Amino acid sequence: AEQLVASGHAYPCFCTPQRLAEVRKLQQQRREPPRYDGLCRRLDPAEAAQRRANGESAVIRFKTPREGETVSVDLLRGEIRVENASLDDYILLKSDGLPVYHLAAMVDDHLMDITHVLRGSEWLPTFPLHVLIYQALGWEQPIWVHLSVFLNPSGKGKLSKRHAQGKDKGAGGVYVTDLQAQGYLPEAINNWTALMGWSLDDHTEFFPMSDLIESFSLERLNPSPAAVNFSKLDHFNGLHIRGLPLEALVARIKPYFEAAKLELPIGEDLLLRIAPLIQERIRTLDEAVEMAGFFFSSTVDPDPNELVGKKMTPAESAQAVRRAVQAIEAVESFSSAALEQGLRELAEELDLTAGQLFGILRAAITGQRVSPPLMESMEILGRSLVLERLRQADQALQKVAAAE
RNA sequence: GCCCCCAUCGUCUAGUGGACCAGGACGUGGCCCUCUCAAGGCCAAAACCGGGGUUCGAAUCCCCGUGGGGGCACCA
Repeated sequence: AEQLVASGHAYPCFCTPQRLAEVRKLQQQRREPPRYDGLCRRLDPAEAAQRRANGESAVIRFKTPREGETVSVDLLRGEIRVENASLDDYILLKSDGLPVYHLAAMVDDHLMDITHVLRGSEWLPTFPLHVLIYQALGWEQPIWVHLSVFLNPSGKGKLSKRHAQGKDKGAGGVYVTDLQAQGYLPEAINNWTALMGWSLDDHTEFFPMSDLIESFSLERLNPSPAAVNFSKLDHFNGLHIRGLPLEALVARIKPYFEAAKLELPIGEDLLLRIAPLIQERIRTLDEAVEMAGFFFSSTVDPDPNELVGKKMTPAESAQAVRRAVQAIEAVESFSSAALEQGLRELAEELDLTAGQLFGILRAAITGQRVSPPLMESMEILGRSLVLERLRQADQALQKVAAAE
C-alpha cells in the first residue's frame, strides 16, 4: 500500500465513517451511484503524509483513473471493458492497518507465483480494480477464470442453504457433510458438480475422479449460471454405487447400518453377501438400510394385511404359507436355485401365480413389500430363520382369518 | 437506481456460419424384461427469448430490447 502511495497510485483518506455515510445518503437521494466523493484525493501528498505522521487515523484508497477504460481479460468471457469513471476509489488498507481482500489477494497471489486464478463470478464487478492494482504494481497478471455461480433448483437466486432442498430426499443441503449424511458419494457429488458449467463432449457423463482429473479443461468451462438439479445427483449417485467393487460398497454402507442401531451385529461377511443384492437397487447409501435392514433383525413385524396374497383370502394365504413351509423343509440344498424351483412348483400346484405366492412370502420373510430378490434373501437368512418367520406369518394370518 | 455477466428442451448441456426440420443426459409418459423394487433395453413428448441487421446462408457474428443472475462495505 505504501508503495502505491509513493508511486501516486493510492492516497491516504481521513474521512470518517460518519462522513462517508452522509455522502452515501446524499448520493442515494440524488439517485447517484454510491461512491467516494474524492475529498482526500485532492489533498496535497506532503500535507497528507504529515497528518499521518501526526498519528491521524487514515485508510489508503486506490486512486482509480478518472478517464479511459480498463480492459480485463477473463478466459471464458474474453475482454471485459469498463469505463474507469464508473469505478470507485476502493479502500486498500483499513485504518487498523489490515489490508482488504482486494489488496491482500493480489499481493498474495503475485508473491506466490499464482498462474491461474479461478474464483466465483461474484468477483466480476471488482475484477477491473484487481487488474488496475496489478498494473499499478507493474506485475504480470495471472490467467483469470470466473466460474459461474450455482442457482437454486428453481433457477431463482444463487444456491442458498434454505432453498437447496433435495427434492427426492426431503432434507437436502448445500454442505457436503449434509449430502454425505444422506448417503451421497463424494465421487458422485464431484461428478455432478463438475458437469454443471463444464462438459467434455456430447456423450460422456460418467466420470470417476481419475477421469475427471485427466479430462478436465478450463477451455470447456461454461460462463452461464446453472440451476442445481438434485434428481440428477441421485442419478449420478446410483451410477457410482453400481461402479463400486463389492468390498468398497460394503465399507461405504456399513456406517449407515451401524448408525441405524439394528438388533444384530453388523458383520462384514454378511454385508458382503447382501451387497450384490442391493447394489443396483439403491440410489443413496442410506437406502441400503431400508432395503436390507431386515437381515439384522431376529424377527420381522409385517403388517398382517400385507401377508394376504393378491386376490386371496387370509385363510388361503395362511394355507399357502403352511405349504411353503413344507416345501422349504423338503428342499435338500438350501440354495436360491433349489428354493425357486420348489416354490414355483408349489405355486403351480396351488394354482397361484408366482407373483401371488412370492408376494406373501416376501412380506412374511422380509417384513417389507419391497425387498431384494426373495430367493437370494432366503438363502442368506438361512433355513431356520426363514421357517420361523413363515410360522409367525401363518399365525398372524390365522388371526386375521378368525377375525373375519 | 447504477455497473458487470449470462441467455438452446422443465433442468444440466452438445453446437464456434452450411453436416441441425438442433444431438445427449436427468426427469416425465409408454412398452419390453421381471418374484417386489431397481437395474437394463426400446419408444415418445419437450428447446434455439423477441426484434432488427451482416451474409447466398445464422442456434452460431453485430445491435437494440426483454428476461435471469451477480455486484455496488474500513466483508470476502
